[in-house]
Amino acid sequence: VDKGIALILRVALDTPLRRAFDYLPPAGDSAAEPTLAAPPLGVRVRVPFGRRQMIGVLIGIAGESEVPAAKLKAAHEILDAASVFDPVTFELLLWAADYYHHPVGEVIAAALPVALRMVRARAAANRVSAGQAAPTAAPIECRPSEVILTSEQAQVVEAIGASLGGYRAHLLHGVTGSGKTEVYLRAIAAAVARGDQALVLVPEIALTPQLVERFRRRFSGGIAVLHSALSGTERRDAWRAAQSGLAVIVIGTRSAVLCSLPRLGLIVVDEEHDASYKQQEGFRYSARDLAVLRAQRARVPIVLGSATPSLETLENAAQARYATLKLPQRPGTARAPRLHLVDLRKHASDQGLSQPAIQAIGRHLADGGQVIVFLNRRGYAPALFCNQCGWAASCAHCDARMTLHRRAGQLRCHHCGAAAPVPATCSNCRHDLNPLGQGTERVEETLARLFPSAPRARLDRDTAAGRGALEAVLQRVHRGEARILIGTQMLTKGHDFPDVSLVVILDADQGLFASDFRATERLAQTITQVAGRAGRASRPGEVLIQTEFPEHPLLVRLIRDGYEGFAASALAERRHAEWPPYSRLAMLRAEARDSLALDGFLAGAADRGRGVGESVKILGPATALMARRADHFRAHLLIEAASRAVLQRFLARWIPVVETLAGPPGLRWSIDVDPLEVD
DNA sequence: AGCACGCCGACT
DNA sequence: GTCGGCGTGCTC
Repeated sequence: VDKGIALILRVALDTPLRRAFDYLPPAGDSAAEPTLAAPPLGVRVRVPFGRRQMIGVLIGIAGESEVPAAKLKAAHEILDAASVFDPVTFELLLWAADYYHHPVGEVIAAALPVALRMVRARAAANRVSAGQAAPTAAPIECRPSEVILTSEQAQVVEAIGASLGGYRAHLLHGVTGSGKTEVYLRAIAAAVARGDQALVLVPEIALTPQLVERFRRRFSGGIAVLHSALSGTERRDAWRAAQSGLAVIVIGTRSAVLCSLPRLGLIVVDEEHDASYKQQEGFRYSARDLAVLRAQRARVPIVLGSATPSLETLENAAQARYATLKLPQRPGTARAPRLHLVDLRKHASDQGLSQPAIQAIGRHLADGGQVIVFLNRRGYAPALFCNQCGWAASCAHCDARMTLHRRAGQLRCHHCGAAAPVPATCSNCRHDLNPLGQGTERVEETLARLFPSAPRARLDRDTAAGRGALEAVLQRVHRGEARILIGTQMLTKGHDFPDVSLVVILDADQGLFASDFRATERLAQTITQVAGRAGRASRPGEVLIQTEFPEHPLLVRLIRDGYEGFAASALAERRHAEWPPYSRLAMLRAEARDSLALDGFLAGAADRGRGVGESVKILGPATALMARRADHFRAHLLIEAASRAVLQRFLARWIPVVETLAGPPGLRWSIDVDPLEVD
């Protein structure tokens, strides 16, 4: 035995430091078998870290360390006999840390429940058994479906089923109400019948209890649900069920893509266009993109489902990287709704409701239909103005107006959460104050005045706050107790309201002229998704879209040719302007209390970036759309590259330099690879 | 991020 | 005379 060969454990720890930490093996181990004691990668390790102890994950074994020998400490204990991650997941995590340029310890921490990383946890409860390759003793039964598939659905199920056992990405482009969920259920049943596990990603579990219910009704057991509202032990148990293979179907929000699944056989990403798949802070990964990579590495098929696919996904499908499966029609007698634009310049309106909209609401109510009124702005009014001197109530901490919440008797800032009492008069000139513009609360008031006999329900973050509140509102609508449903984008997330025959979109114009290059894509998706709530059963649907710009090319194309037509135009524009998916972006965002020093830091970072010698465009420093938020000034640099490879080469050289730059006290910066919002 | 150490104001 | 404010500095 060569005493000169040391065994160094490289351990990923949950700290924002962009490196792993080297340790000597636990004292007992190395003394007995100095070189043969190498534990497998992926096991948890309890180590001393500063004055405390932490549980990290072994990500490498080295023969030597760059850290001075005097600084090296011995690990306390190896906690597992085998990796807690299946090999594909483990490699995926290391890849993601690299690709998103995020500290590997935080990436792994995002994938491992806190309960399994607690130093003081009870050993028995903390034990993780190795992932099993064999299926469980009690097989999961799939109950027969009452739904008769359309021939289109049957073809789609067939195509997905035929791809089991190897990598294949399918775009399932199905209009709202076309029965995508039934397709998922059948495809998953086929995977489960092979003894495989299936992973189902959904944007927001709290908003889709109906989907989980449907899975539980269809399968006799073996379903684990992973989402942010779980308690520590619930999360640990669900994670362990997935990791041990006990759970056969795992339904979860974005972090579920990081979950260990030893027999993964199929991935479904529902509403793949949804922005909530991208984590917007810390480890800024895209669960949708990681899911595709995971499917590739695990050699399993993936289904990306949406009525309004992202332009990135449509381009992948156009390039034949993804197979396109279409469900262009609703089953049965249900028809796609008719969309109409209402020119707000031509028609008088009452608190944001145009005369044609008011008439249509009256007509549909009289016919026994339900009505959805959509406005993506909660509260009573987005501004409180003095009509004498023009003063407006603004947030003391942000560059933003306060929103009036009349029922709560408060002014609230929707950006930092600050609240203030409603002033009785203008603080400047003592004249009266007027609420300007409409939020859902005010629209509800107006509808109560116009249609006093029609019961209403309002669905937004204010009315859906608290346990069961959302369900209560939805129940009132389903039972037909509420005839008019007023709501924000919460309405767009997959709820099925069979009796809704009319949808009114009050303000289509937010987003038509926004600076963010994705704004029109989001608007088209929102309009199409909300419109899809109308006429889902036997009632023909009607959709009214109020706008001051009825000749805007986006709206015209969307109304005339549907979402696909819009997407074709939008992709042509993206290609011309060299935006994604025809280029790749990264953003360096920073915030600090001192705006001058903030710009200095970013200018320095940009300068050093130009010295890196990659052919990327460095745009900025630019001030964020809202320059000050929660007392911090915000600005950013935008990096634009022709390809992923160029962008990655640049970032790999540039980020370490940025780390060495001194910033003002309290400076916080982060790197966002493939950002969704670039305001 | 934690959690230390380290120097200057209002209390028993 | 102490308790404690949050400004730098380190974690293998």
